[in-house]
Amino acid sequence: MTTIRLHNTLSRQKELFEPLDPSNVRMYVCGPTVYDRAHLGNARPVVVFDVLFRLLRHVYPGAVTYARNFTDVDDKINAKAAETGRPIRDITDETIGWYHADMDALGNLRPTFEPRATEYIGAMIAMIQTLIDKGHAYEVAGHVLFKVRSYPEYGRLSGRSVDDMIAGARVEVAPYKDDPMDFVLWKPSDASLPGWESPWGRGRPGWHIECSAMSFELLGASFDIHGGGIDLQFPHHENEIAQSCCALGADFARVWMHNEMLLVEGKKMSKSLGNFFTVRDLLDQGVPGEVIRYVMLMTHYRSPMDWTERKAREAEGKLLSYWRTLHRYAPGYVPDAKKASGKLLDALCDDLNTHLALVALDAEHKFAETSGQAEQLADDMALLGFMNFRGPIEPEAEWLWGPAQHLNVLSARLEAMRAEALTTKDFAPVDTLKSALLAAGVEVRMSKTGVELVPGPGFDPAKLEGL
RNA sequence: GGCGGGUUGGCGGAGAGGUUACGCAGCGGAUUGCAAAUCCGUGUAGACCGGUUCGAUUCCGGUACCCGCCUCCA
Repeated sequence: MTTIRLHNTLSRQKELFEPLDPSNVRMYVCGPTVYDRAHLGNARPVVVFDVLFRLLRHVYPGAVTYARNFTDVDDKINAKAAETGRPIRDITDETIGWYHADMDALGNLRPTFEPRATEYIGAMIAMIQTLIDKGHAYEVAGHVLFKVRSYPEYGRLSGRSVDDMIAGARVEVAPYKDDPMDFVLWKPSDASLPGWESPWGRGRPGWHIECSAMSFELLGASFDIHGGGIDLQFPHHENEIAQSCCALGADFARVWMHNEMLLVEGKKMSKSLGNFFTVRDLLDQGVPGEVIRYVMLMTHYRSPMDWTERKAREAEGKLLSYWRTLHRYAPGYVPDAKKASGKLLDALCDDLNTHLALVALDAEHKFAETSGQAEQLADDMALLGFMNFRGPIEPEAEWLWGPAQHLNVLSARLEAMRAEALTTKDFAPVDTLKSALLAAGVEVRMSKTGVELVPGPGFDPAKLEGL
């Protein structure tokens, strides 16, 4: 049995992963608030936990449940609705559609469950009522607040004490709070805002209770892994723990995993710095989803990841050389993630060391080039989620992007010209055509056995016109 | 101010108390009409100052710098 080791934020160390129930391994990851396109930083946890999902499915076949929510009730959504005059449901439906399209484009599997918060309001109200009944929450001025002092373990995940937090607090405290640390479980909605009837009047849930309620409904009071960005560690995850543990009296999540943040050219992505962009922006610029995925995996998930143009180019070069190898040496092969190499699995099982996983890919690539056997490379790429980007593996001669079909014609012509030049010793016409092809971003390879033309990075079909 | 993380060769980025990381770029070679692709070989590290140790880039302490969270911008 393969053993997985994962870094647990709770213990701050790598632990042997032992599922509560090996026949149903359960993972919850905090999903997006759906009011706008996902930016690149939003994609990092999706890719990270997609790799974990794939690894878990490999080790526990058919026994993994993965839930990732959509927060579709939120003041940012309300603000957008007020701004545009559009119904909230239109906005959230559209944004969810975008999210699916963008995350699919990065090769991510859909989770088992993708609950929408608005479909679990009843569960949230029930949980809040339980917290009140147990003395962990109180109602005041139409709000229900969680009483942080009633949960002595509060701060365990983020490693802070309640007193430290109060001392360092810079936020104005709402006057109705008993204690500055208390946070909202339920808040009142006026007629202009979305709201649901509750024992405390018409209102809407606080953000944190959503994940507690949905994870309980879908995965139970205790489950194996809870993931999300490290920015959620406090207060979101701390509050989830307080709510779930106090309401349910159970362990809640056993392993907490947090991915580090994303930088762009060394700086935090922000609108004010002008380096803010969405996944869709990159895709529209022609950066392939697989390249984005590869760049995400180049850095370990617990280190900050820097998105740079240079890395994207390096990733594209790598992937192109892998694809070329697959098409040359494994045409017709149907990749099977279940046959991933031990080296790849060892890397992933060691707290998702995706960088060493890519090193394993390199080793398989080199093996394929020297042995002519590329099946293992295909299988390894499949486990990492790279094999659904370009369809089946065709013989290399047929492996061309749609707009590049007539490279076949050019390739035949170049070969004929070269054959003639080899006898006449006049290479000028050959070089002219070759230069034009290179200028269009086509890789030109001539060997004694023939001529091959392959679209390279920066391939521009328009420049082939007239050749 | 409080809490946490980081600093590795031109660039990216790992592991390991002592033995080659690896990749990209560079350089040399094979190959090539010239190239490309591929293969082979190769140089360059461990922020700074101390400590532990036979031996530290790897453990401990301090300094500097960077970053994140504490503010429902992930």
